Amino acid sequence: MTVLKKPQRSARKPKGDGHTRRGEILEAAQRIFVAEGYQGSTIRKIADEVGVSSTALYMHFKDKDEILLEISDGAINRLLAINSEISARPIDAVSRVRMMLDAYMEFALSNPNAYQLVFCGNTGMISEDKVQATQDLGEACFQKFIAVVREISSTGRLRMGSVESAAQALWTACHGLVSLLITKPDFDWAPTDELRAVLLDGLLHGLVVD
Amino acid sequence: MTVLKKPQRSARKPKGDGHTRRGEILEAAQRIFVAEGYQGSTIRKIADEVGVSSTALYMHFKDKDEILLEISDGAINRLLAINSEISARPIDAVSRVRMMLDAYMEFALSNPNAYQLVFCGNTGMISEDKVQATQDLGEACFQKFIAVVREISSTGRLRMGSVESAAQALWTACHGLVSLLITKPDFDWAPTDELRAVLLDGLLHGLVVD
DNA sequence: CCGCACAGGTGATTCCCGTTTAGTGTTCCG
DNA sequence: CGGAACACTAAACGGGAATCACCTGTGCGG
Repeated sequence: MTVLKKPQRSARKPKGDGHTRRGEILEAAQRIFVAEGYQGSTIRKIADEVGVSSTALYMHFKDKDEILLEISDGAINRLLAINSEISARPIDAVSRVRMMLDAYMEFALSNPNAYQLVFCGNTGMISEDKVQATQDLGEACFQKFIAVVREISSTGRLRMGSVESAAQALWTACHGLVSLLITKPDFDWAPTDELRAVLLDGLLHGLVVD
Repeated sequence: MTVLKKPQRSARKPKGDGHTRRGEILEAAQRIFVAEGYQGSTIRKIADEVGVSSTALYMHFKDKDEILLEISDGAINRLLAINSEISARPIDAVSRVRMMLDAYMEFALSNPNAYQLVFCGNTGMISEDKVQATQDLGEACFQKFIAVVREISSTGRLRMGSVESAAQALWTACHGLVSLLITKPDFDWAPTDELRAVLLDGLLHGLVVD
């Protein structure tokens, strides 16, 4: 049986031999995106970095946003994996909630640009609908999280509010801290570790009976 | 065809029709800014709204950002006034903290675009240094707030952390809630009132002994 | 009444940006 | 060999912010 194969090869420019062009673009875009954020990642800059014309990017991606979103997808997927891992640990549900929120903040501070793209969107970056796929990933993370909060609630340890409102309060509070740490690095912040601890311990102490 | 006659006649609007040109521009810009946000408020659109060429805006403002920031200044000043008023009420310090945070969230939800410009900045909108003046106003609001937190602390009712970290935790948590409510209106949120209550009561219960 | 400085305004222009169009050369298959 | 498919390109388009070189009424000193 003669299999119809799709060669798909022949690099016009032998710049990247090991990687495929699409991969090269993603790599270059990631470098620029991490270093310069959304606005700094122009099509032309990415193309230059790859050593290719700007038009070439449209061979592999629908538009600029698709590139940055694919990068962010990768980042969020890592967060999802962490959440899944923590979720399955054989320890107290409250500890798992704390660890997931802590990992969330750690993730945000380590991937500020991807984090902003997904969680601080609508600031004129990307038209709501395009982010949907990536946002769904973020929502999957939240689902992992709320499941653990539900565990706490089912043992009657939730001091107030519904499972949803408690989980959302915890999540949004952490988001508030990291998003401001990211966007206002020059503010006169208390030590980050103390801040994270005060916020997390304070909220958990207030919401959960121990 | 028709001879290109130049109606170079001063299509200039009457000068003293109540508003000065600068004020007219701010008014038009505010309408567009509230309706369409930062990206939607283009120089050309604002100029069209006023009925003037885009160049004319540069007679009265250094650049686009100066216009939007002046609008935001007005908004933040209203918040500052509210904070000052609450700060002076002859009631329990904890109640005042709660009221200030509640007013903060109310303000954010009522002025989402100005709020984002000032508190979600750095997302590629405005170069950090230009926002400084407006941010200082925001910081003045925070000073009003932290003073009340300090009152609580001085009566020994702060359960954990320094005054700074407690105040910052409270503030950032509220910011997280409103900023996500603003930027992700389609998320499956718990009722807003319940969310605000759970977050505020939970955090205060955790941080303050009563 | 004249000349003139000038605030306030203009259309054209510059330089980016994302994206589109109309190709060009190379490879592969029938 | 012919042509389709591919990977890519240069040029251009439209729309952004900002700047430029010019106007043009207005009012004032003489």
